[in-house]
Formats: sequence, structure tokens, C-alpha cells
Amino acid sequence: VAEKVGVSKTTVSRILNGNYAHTTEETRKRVLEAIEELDYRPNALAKGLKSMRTNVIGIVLSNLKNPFWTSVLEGVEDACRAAGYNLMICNSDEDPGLEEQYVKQFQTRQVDGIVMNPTVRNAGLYKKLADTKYPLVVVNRKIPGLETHHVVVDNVKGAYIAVDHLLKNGRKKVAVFSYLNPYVSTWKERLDGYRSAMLANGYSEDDFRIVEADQQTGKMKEAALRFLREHPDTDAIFSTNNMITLETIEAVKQLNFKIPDHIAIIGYDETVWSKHLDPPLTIIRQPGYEMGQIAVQTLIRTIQAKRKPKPQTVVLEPELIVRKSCGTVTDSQAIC
Amino acid sequence: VAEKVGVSKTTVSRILNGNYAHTTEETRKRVLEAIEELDYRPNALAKGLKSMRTNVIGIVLSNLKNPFWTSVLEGVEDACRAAGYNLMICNSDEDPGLEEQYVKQFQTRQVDGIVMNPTVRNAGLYKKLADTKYPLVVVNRKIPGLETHHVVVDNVKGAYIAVDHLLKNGRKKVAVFSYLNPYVSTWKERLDGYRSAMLANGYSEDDFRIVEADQQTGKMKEAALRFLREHPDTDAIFSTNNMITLETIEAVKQLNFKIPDHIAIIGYDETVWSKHLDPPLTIIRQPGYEMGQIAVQTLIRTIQAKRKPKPQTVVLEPELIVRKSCGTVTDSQAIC
DNA sequence: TTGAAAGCGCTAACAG
DNA sequence: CTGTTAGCGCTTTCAA
Repeated sequence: VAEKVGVSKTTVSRILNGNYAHTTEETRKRVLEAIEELDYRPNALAKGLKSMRTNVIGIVLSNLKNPFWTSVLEGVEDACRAAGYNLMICNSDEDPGLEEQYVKQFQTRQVDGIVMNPTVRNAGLYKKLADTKYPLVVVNRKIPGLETHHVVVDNVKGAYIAVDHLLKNGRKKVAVFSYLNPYVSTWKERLDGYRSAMLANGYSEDDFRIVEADQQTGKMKEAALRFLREHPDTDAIFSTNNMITLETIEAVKQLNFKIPDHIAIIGYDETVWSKHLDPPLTIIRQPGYEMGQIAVQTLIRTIQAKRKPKPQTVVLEPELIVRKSCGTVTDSQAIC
Repeated sequence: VAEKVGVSKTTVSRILNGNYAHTTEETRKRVLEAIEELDYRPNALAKGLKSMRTNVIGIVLSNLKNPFWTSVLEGVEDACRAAGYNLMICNSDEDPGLEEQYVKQFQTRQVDGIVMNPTVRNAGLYKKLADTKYPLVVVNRKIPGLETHHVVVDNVKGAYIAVDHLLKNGRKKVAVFSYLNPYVSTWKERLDGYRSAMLANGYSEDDFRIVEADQQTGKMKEAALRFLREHPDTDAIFSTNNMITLETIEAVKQLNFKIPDHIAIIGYDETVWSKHLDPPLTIIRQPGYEMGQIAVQTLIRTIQAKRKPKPQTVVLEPELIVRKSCGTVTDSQAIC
């Protein structure tokens, strides 16, 4: 260590940490110089071992491919940097086993807290984390009955806005395309939003057109083709996910249905390509960046709090972005 | 600690690490049970402090938005998991200052090695890392004269294949659209590939149509509009980046030029949306996942080697994927 | 104003 | 087969 200056490591430590309230300017300068010269890096492991705090947080994602998550990750990364934290990342790939393994690894590594998009299939794990007051912020999906912080987007509302927009623009036979995953609240909520928008616009349960498929490349395209051949009078599709949207468009074009004349499509999640599709896609935008940012801020607040704050749920608002894929723009809504 | 079983921590440590060559089945079982019961997590910090090895590697990216990097990240993540490493991540956002800061933070945290897409503007930093034999793998971009591992894609070849494909399919006035960044080798190499393909097909320097713009949202669209208005006879565009491609298509459609009849477009990098554009996009695919995977494997090999291996450069091959945006498919090339 | 010593949780060397 | 001891690099009393 830099005691080659002729002083004890205590002094060095004090200087490094700003505890040099009682230190000669002179020695201080000499130490700083030596540090510079030796290009000294304090060992964060030892520091963490002593202080029981690492200034590292972990994030468990379940899907890297979907660009929605990269925007969340950006928010997370920026918030970490702003707060002086470093970030460990891993991908559960929707596998509960992996998820549990990664959480344990994070704890082993003494991360100060975890942000997680949960598979929602590890009730025991989540409960244990909550019970031990381990700092945890769940994002995007709700874990029923779990006493911890959540940052989610209002999926019922997002779906409602989407379907309402279609109906208000004269569409009569609106179908919803969604993934089949009983564990994940988002899909159920978006279907609920569809249903309530339909009912609110004077339709009945008999008018519901719900198409579900496994979350597996190509499955949704197959399902869409099958459904649209059986119900060619469908004049609008509310797609609940951006991958679904791409497969759906492929199916629709393959059937030579014109968008938006024959059939309108509204997608979920803003992406770099949405506005470049033909026609440009009307979508529901979710504030992913904000979700990541708020999750980290909440987490760090919890970590640093003397008394752990009450679990708090932040619900972010989705937003309609109107482009061309649903036909005429009626009101004064912005076109981007 | 779990000495509540009535044994010393040495024994526990040995059992945890598989050094129980000389341990009674009986005590072993009791310890394992206690560990389970207490839900004990060995402190990786202390372990790392002792062994001077953390089994964590760091990755410094420069851009999270571009989906190319998420495929790299997937490769990195999978390779880490396979090797039992954890991953710290950060984003330099092309800022050399941030890059340096993050590298130092990683070193402070004693990560065993770093994978980096460099800004290429920190010559001193890179040199210091190489000189101190710090395990480092540079990806995607080359750092001139740096003695360390590189994993890159052959950009000259990728560009050559693209432009050659255009020329061989009857295009006569081929332009290339690229970003302006003197530090980054990739752009220069792709321009070189363009030039050599042009020359190899009997064109001269006078036929070069090179359009460059700042890497800033909207700039390329402006540049494209300006260029295409001045040179409406351009019948093909080689776009060197997927964001450029999106902006270019926007410009082309705005001018009402038909793709591929009036003008062909070939893009760089495969993305989820390439095949869903109208028309589906012919592109040069770079093996991002493999790049990430190989980078991590190389890094870990270096970390674990007794004697540091010689710096090694892996050059991956780009690949042409033919779709509709360049007109008729001539030979037997696959359509995806 | 500075230093010496103890201890964070773990492992490795050496005894027993 | 198991326990004792020392020490990884740091911070934190307490003493000088």
C-alpha cells in the first residue's frame, strides 16, 4: 500500500474517505501524490467486507431480446451511475430455476439490493426475500400478495386506450392477440382492458375475439393466420406485445389484407422501428426508461434508509401514439 | 456462522468447497443440513479478498439502444453463466471520460477481467491495461497497436459483399451512407470495402458516392434527403448501420422513390424487424452473439491461464442475407 | 495530528 | 479426520 510515503495506512484511509478533518495539508498532499503515482485502487472487496455494503445492485431480467427491456436497462444504468452504484446483470430467460440461482448468487456477492422482472414462479423465493427485508424492487409484473416495492405500468389502462381508440375510429370487429402465460399478470391485465373497453363501447362478451398463443417464435403467426382465415371480417387487431405485432403483420400481409383499409393494427411498446413500418404503427407506449430509473431510485432509497420504508407501488401511465396503422386520425392527436 | 453444528469453520469451508476428501459422511451431512436450515450464503467478498479472484467480469458497452449490442450481451451472458462467472455491466455512451471512470471502478471492484467496446479515445488507459497484463478483450472495434485480445467482424469484407451484391444485380450508381467518427475503425473499414468492391467491378474513384453524417438522430435523414435530391439517379444505397437504414428508408419514402424498383437498399446488421419492413430488407448479418460468447471465453481463458497467452485477434465473418429490398434474387441464395 | 491493533468472513498451512 | 492460526485490505476504535 501507499505507506511508502512514510505514513500509516490509517492516515491514508482517512484521507481517501474525506475524514482528514485533522490532517496536515502537507502530509495530505504527499499521500495524494503517492496515490496518483502508484495508480492505487482501493480494494472495494475489503471495504465491502468491513462495511457490509458494496454499492452494487443486481438486476434480474427475463428477456434481453425485447427492446423494451433495453430501455429499462438504460434507465437502470443511468440511475445507478447518478447514485454511484455499480450494476450486476443477469437474465433468467423466464426460467424459475435460473432466477433463483441468480438471486442467490447476488446475495452471495453481497449486492445491496435487487431489481427484478420476476418469472412469478418462485413464490417461496420472493416471500423469503420480503420476509428478510432484503431490498427488492419488482418491476413490470405484479407478484400477488408480496410485501415489497413494485414499479409497474397500468396495463388495463393501456389496453383500454388502445381498444377504445380502435372502436372510436369506427372499427367493429376488434380482436386481441396475446401470449399465453398464466403466471404473468401483464397479459391478463391487457385482456381485461380489452374486455372493459369493448363493454364500455356497447359490445357484449359474444363479440370478444381473443387469440392466444405460446410465446415462441412463429407460434403467433400461425395462430393469426388460422384466426384470420376463419374470421376474415375482423377489422382491427390489438396486439399486446411488439413481437406479436411483427408476426401479426407478417400474417396479415401474407393474406393480402391491406393495413389500415381492411384491417387496423395497434401495437404495444414503442420501438425504433415502429414509425418505419409500412404503414407507420400506432402503438401504446410504456415508459420503460422511467420504470428502470424509478426502480433503482426506490431501491437505493430503501437501501440507505435507517428504517425500511413501507412497500410502495408505483404505477406508470401508458400513452397512445397515433400513426397510420389504424386509419384516419380523428382528433388533434399528434402524429410522430 | 454455521458452527452451531459444533464443528469449526474450517470444516465447513472444506465441505463447501469439495475438499472433504477426508471428512466423515456423518459430520458432512450434519453441516449440509445446517447450511440448508440457516439458508447460509458464503460471503463472496471475503472469499475474493482471500483468493484475489472474484469470478466476476465486467463489460463496458458504448450503446445500449442498438439491438446489435443486445445480441452481443446475450452471448456474453450465456458464456458467463456457462463458466460460473457473474457479470457487471456499464455503458460508456461513447464518452471517453465515462469509459475511464468505469474501467477504474471495475478494477476497484476487483473484477477478474473486462470485455470492452472501446470509444477508442483513451489510448493511455488501454495501454496501461495492456502493460499491466490486465485481462482485457476488446470487441467490435480495433485499437491500433494495442497488444491485447480482439474479437471483431471483418468489416471490409461485409461491405464488399454488400456492394458487390448490388453491382452484380445490375445497379450502376451505388452510394454508401455512413457515420462520421474518425476514432472508430468500423466505419472506415466499411467505406474501404465499398471502394474496393466498386473498383473490382470496373468503376473508378469518380463513381464513388459517399455520404457521411453525424451519429445523431435525424442527421442521416437530412443528409440522405439532400444527397438524393442532388443525385436522383442513385439506384442503390449501401447503409452501414441499422439506424442509418431506418432513417434512409424514411427519406427514400418521403421522396416517393420505390424500393427496390427505383432504388435498392442493403442494410447492416440483422434485427428482429429487418424481415418485416416493406419490402423485407436485404442485409449483412454480423454474428453478434458469437462475438460476445467468444470474447468471454477468450477472457476467461486468459484469466485462468498460468502464463498469459499471446494476444490473439479473432475475426468473424459477416454474411449476406438476401430479401427483397435489392430487387430480383438472381442465384440460388436463400430467402428468409 | 497520527499510529497500533482488532476484526469483517473466508481459506490455506500446519498441527494434532 | 478435524481444529488452530494467520492473513487477504480495509476501517474503526482507542491510545499516544
